Amino acid sequence: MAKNYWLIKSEPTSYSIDDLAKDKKTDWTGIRNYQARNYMKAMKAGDEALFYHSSCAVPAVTGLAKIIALAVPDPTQFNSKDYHYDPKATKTKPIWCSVAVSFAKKFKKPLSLVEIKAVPALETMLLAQKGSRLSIMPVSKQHFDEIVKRGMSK
DNA sequence: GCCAACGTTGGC
DNA sequence: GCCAACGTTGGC
Repeated sequence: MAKNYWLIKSEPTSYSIDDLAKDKKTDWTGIRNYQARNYMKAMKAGDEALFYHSSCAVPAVTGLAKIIALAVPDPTQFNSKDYHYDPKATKTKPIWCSVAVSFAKKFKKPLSLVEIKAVPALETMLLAQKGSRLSIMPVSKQHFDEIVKRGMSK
């Protein structure tokens, strides 16, 4: 199967690209949106993802991550103390899942949403659409390559 | 802090 | 199954 490309959003105040660079890898937990979950289930080890900072001064793609493990039940759904606790989820019937991702690259220059929207080749990206709120979304190889090229050049 | 664009919930 | 009310996301 061919490699797939994704975009994963995170608020830098809770988990930034620098946190991932320091940790080397992390479990992507706390996703509570069915569409995002379904995309996560479609992820395969080896897939690559754009790491996007949202809800901050300059929303931007700031680096790259790699999917290193398939979706497993998200442990935070069972923990009543956790912010992401879901009382409807049970161990035998989990609702939410998480994947493990590893740090790949930090961009030399973050590519901001404003810049992305200004590039004709990128304007069809889901991210650039009005009202696009998905925290995990698929990205075409063409768009992925274009963003990496821009992010890794000065 | 505002608000558009969704998604979710629950009454009927 | 409809839809109004409410909650959340996230850019600005």
